[in-house]
Amino acid sequence: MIDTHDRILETAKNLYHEGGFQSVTMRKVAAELDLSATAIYRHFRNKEHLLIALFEDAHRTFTRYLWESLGGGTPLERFRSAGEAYLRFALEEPLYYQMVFMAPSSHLGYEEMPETICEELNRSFHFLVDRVRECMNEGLFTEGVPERTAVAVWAHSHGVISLYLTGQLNDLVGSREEFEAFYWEAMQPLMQGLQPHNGGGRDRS
Amino acid sequence: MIDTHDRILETAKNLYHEGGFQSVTMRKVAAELDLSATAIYRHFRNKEHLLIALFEDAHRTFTRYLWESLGGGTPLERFRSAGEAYLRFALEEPLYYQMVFMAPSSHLGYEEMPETICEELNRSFHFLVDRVRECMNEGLFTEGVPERTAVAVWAHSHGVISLYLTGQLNDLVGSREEFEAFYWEAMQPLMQGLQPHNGGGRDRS
DNA sequence: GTCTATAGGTGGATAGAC
DNA sequence: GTCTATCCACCTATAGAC
Repeated sequence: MIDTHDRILETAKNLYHEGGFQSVTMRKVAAELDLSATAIYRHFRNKEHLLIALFEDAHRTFTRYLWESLGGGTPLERFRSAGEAYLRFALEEPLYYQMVFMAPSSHLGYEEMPETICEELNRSFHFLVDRVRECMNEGLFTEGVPERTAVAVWAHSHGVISLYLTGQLNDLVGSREEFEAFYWEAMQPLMQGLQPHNGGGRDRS
Repeated sequence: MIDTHDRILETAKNLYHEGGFQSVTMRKVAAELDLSATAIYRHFRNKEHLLIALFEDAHRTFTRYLWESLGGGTPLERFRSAGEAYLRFALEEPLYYQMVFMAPSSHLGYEEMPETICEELNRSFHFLVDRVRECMNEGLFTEGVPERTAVAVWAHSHGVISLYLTGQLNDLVGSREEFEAFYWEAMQPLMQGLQPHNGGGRDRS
């Protein structure tokens, strides 16, 4: 049995899907759980605190996916593993993905999210930068500024995923399996372009 | 002097920025224009019609940007020109870009947007597919399914732009000029990967 | 084309009983 | 920890005067 605190967060997450943060109302959360509207206030001081808790859970969950991907033996394996974790997070927690990476900061409604979240995102980004730097150091990627290459890779993954999550690839990919295949297919030209092209090197990962 | 109809749309666009479609209220639009709340109803039947009109204007505007980009002499010039138009639309009409490409369909609030909008998006997509196909036919891009390559390119552009518009690249790029430079820099590895690599061909566009 | 008056709905939050 | 009762703010939309 899950405790009410977590069930409230779960319900709020699903309501977020309907229309963003503004669709999460205390009354709807309560109704969904067969509680009175005011019962929620025993678990969260107010709506802002509820949304912040939800946002924090989203980021914590993402961090967990990313860190659990560590373990590959070679830099290229670790790089690919990070991409897999990113994709898995997006597909298994699409609502959290939308909160973390697709919500315009102005849509949060409230001022600023806690500093801890910014730090967590920074650590995640530097995790990716480290994966890129490793590959550069081993000569697997063309030399360059790791941060900028990392953003390019991140943007590419994010672009494919966010078009899918907003339903704009529905004509192209029907099932989740089809989409996973397309994700890696779309990644190929970029990976080719990142590798040094010393006369036709075509070592696929 | 702009007529009230257009000023209402303009105001609604700016309110959208604050918190999505739900932040656009008839009262706030009216207040912004120093009108009574009910005056809006002389120009739009109700809120849904206002939002649809706004959405349609967003798509029309995008189409205009895209079509005005036609004119380059070579397939590669036309391809690059399309990418420039896409970027220009995103930077000059960021709120419209968010509506067209970043809003989860479920956040629209209302059932379905008019069929005309879907058709317009389809035409825009096939415009890009044609640019890709041209380049493939001339041997500038590796042979493949033009639709899938087009999506890969689209996703890449969209990824860079949407991360920027959500404020996630603020540490990397400060000014609009810096971002434009980064947009093309991030595009380079992908372009490299799209070109046939017959022993070190490095013809940049 | 714009106004005021108004009806009816939804949502955030508190107080106090159980 | 959950309830009911309650208040207040804000929203959509209509009716009818000017």
